[in-house]
Amino acid sequence: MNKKVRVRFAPSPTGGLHLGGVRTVLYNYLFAKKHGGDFLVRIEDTDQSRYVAGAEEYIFDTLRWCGLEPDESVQHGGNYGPYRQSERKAGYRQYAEKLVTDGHAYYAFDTPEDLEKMRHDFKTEQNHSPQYDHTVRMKMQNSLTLSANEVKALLDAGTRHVIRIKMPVNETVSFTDMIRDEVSFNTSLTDDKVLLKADGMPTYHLAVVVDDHLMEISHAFRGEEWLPSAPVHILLWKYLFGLDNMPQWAHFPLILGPNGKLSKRDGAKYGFPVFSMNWTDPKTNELTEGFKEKGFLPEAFINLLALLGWNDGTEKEIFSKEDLIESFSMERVHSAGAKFDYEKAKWFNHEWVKRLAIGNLQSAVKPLLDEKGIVVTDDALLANVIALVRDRCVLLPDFVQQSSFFFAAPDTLDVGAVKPKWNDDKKNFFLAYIEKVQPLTDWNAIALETSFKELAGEKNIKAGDLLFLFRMMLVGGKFGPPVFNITELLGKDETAERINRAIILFA
RNA sequence: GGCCCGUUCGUCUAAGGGUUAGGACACCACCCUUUCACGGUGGUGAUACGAGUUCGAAUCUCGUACGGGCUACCA
Repeated sequence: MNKKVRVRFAPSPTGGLHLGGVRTVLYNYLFAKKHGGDFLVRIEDTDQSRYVAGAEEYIFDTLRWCGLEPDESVQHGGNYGPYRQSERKAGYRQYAEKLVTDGHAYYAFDTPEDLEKMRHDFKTEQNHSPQYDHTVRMKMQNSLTLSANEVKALLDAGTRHVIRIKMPVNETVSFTDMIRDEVSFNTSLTDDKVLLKADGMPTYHLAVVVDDHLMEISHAFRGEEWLPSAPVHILLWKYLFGLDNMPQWAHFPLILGPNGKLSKRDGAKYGFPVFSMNWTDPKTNELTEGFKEKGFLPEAFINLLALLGWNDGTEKEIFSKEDLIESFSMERVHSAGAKFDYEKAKWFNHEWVKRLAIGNLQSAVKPLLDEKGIVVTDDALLANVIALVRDRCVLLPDFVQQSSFFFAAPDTLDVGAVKPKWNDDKKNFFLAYIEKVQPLTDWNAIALETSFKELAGEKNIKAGDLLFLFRMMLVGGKFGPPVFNITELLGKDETAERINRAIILFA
């Protein structure tokens, strides 16, 4: 009998979601959906001192933008709540106490100063940072070294204390990671991690295990940075709920920047976003630009993230969310870290710009035009324009440059560039062209081009020069789609108007 | 320092004992195109190093080097 697949994403609300974080959500989500399971989001806010206002909402905004809505969370409800660890505080202590009773953990009364002194006293050249482990615990103030009466007296007096796990000496803890296969550790080398803090809050170590059990998590996936503390979690599962009930683990590789671990600084330094959406740290007021605001489509964003450390074994690279759900498998996630490549990220966006339904593009582009004060009254025209220019747009803001002249005549013409090529013959050509195309009943690019070339032949003027001038009249610059396609969309009246206006300016 | 994880073109990766080591991004060239792109064709370019196992190793083993992570009453 198979346990129902339930996976969780457990962010701490301490800042914006960077690439690695979003990829972790993505893989969790894909795995859950692939196996018809539940995807839940649990907020790990047991360290209130690090809690940043707005960060929790930011996380959910990102999930919404990416289309990775959880089945259960603070915002979505569910039967396993509360989904904020700070609201579950009352429950954790009993598990820690049980560990003490069973001899797997102990009370420790050491003050921060005691700990500092310990680190100083035991520091050697061989050991830069001594840990609170089996070699030092019998020299500290705890329920292992103090008599039962002393401990009781301290507890009764309300002395501040923590509960630490008592790591066994020289045992091997191993587990099967879905990505790395068997990973093993010697228990002597991990320290006696704090499980319950002096303020009564659990640390991450206790909280993940207890919550994963209570929320019936079947698969626990997280970043590689958690690998070193995995033995603590395995042991906790063994002591508390049994190894048979433990979820399956997978540790994702890190996403790297140009020099090592990807950081906010890399983004600023190399000019690419590292956060999903704009994030303004309320403490420092520092703004970090997001992929969304930079002009990435969510479809492209999850696509590029999914392929940063995973592939389906074929040469396919463009995956919709549905494709990803179908093809995803944890076994094919890489074990090595992947360096983020912004050029490739833009390529993914371009691919999605080229293939997304016009309607979706339209709703993404319209607000950008609005922002620039470009009023679109004709949605059908916008749709045609988008279809015409999408191939030359990589990021969404490119659409503004490529399409604004369809909706408003260019306010500046590069008169300087035109002057040397301008003369009365050319002027007469364009006036004649207006006349020539006036009677056209089928106003389309091909007919317009044919007429244009016929007339140029009659007047004996090189088409090349004329084309350049025509583009300047309509667009105001040396860019945009083929000039007769522009003319077609602009329409008869607007075309004549722009030609006449330009003739005056060029004179 | 200790522990853990990792190492195929510049980058993302395929190839789970036998391939001219394949694809994509980027780059270069040509074609298409009287703008800029798209597109098409082709090209440069990689198994970190050293041993071992094997008829045969990118692939298995060991060592070395390099990279990364962890080493808090943070997650």
